[in-house]
Amino acid sequence: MPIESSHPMAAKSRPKSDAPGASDRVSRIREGVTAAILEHRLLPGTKLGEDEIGEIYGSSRTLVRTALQQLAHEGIVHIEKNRGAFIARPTPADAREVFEARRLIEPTIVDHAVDAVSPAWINRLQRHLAEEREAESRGDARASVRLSGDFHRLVAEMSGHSIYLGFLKELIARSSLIILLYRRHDTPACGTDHHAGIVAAIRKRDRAAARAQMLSHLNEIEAELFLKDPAADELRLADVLGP
Amino acid sequence: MPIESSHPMAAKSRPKSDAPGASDRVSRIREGVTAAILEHRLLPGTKLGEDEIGEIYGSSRTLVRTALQQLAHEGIVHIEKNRGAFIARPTPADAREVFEARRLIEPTIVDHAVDAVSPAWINRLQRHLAEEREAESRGDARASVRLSGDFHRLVAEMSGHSIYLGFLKELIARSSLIILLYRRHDTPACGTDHHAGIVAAIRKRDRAAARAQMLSHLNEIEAELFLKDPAADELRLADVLGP
DNA sequence: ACAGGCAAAACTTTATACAATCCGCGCCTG
DNA sequence: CAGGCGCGGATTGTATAAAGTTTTGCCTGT
Repeated sequence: MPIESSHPMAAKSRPKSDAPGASDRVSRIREGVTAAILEHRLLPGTKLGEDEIGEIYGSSRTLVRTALQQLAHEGIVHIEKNRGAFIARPTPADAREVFEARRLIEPTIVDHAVDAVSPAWINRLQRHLAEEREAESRGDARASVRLSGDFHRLVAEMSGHSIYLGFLKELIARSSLIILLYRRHDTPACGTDHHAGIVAAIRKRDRAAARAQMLSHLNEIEAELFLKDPAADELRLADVLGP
Repeated sequence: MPIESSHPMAAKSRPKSDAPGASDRVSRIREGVTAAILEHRLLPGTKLGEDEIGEIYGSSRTLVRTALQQLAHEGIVHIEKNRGAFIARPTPADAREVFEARRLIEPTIVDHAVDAVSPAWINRLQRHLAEEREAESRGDARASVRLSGDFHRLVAEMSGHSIYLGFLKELIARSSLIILLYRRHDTPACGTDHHAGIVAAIRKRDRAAARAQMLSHLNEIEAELFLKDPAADELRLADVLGP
């Protein structure tokens, strides 16, 4: 949706209207909720009452509803008819699909990123790596998780491919939920080092290396997951509370 | 009347996100407009007034608005603040991105389709081919265009990969607009034969052939396009009306 | 005491009313 | 006569109210 392709017909005094960072109120709500999900502050299954959110952001339910519907379209919020909106709860099957899609798209994205390499972009990427390391050393888990996703988004922006960027934003948000649900507890902090390696490959304009490192990075993230049986979701309550 | 036929396999425990066949009224509006776009009955740039559509479907502006926002998220409708909703007008750059994305995703989709091959699916695909041929021989251009897109959607459904399906639905709708805008006038009817070849390869479980045929099919479609320079859009008026 | 059903409350869904914004047209001015 | 200014009509953005549905708590009957 966030295609900001300039429409030739009315190219007048309006630079861009619905950019992702548009300061209208529905965007503020959407980005607020998205950030909370990306930082693992909202757990899957959490009810998102319209009144509740409207109170927080000082807006009427109309705007909240619009934002929730957009998030539902992105797959990170689940709307049940006459029941309300909830943070989505991806199944293991969903998780496999998401990571397969990422393995398909992201190597292509880094390919384009290599084409677009420039001192300014390298600078931007390295500043981001520094931010990641800083959050890591500070022990700020929330910032770490968010920045880790932001890295991938940044590479997608660098590629200049707005469709891939839109797709990837969706996949990243869902990945965040998946990791929260299915991550093994014993795993170490996930690969800032990988990110640095990818940046190095991009800077050297080494397509093959960049693709390979991105791919192995994604594989490693997925390997840290424990995707239990889909049916377990329904049974879990009986399983946990049973004898 | 839109397709909405029964999916051979999954119809049981999948009340997932936004079911395309949901019979609520906003879906009816969304699918009505989408169908009109896919059949080239609505031209890019057409204004979609809220009252106007509400009148047609007998619904209040609230529901129309919801539908339009969903379509905007899919990239086939463009909403300008305080101005209204219009059918999107993809730029040549957008067109290139769309087809690049399709070249990336669709070969993978046919790969999955080969895995899911079954008599029921082969039957479904061949019935579709028959429908396409029938529309073609009947000279029904609108049905031809719609069915051509439906073929790709059908293969994506067959793959069982819901994320790819969602992405592809977006790409197909945008492709329809792109073809409408940039197709060369001298081109013949686009490849029912290609579709038949793809189905044959799927039936034979020949992954390599299926991928290759899908790829060349997409290349051929894009080759039939004339993607003029973005800047030319502004100049064209002076060019056409000049000496 | 427990099961079943009834009723009220809370919530979402839909519709309508109000406010803000923009475009076009006419008028006025230089 | 050209160009700018302002008002009116129309359309969208936002809020609020009415309607429908699901949940839940209570109450009664056995």
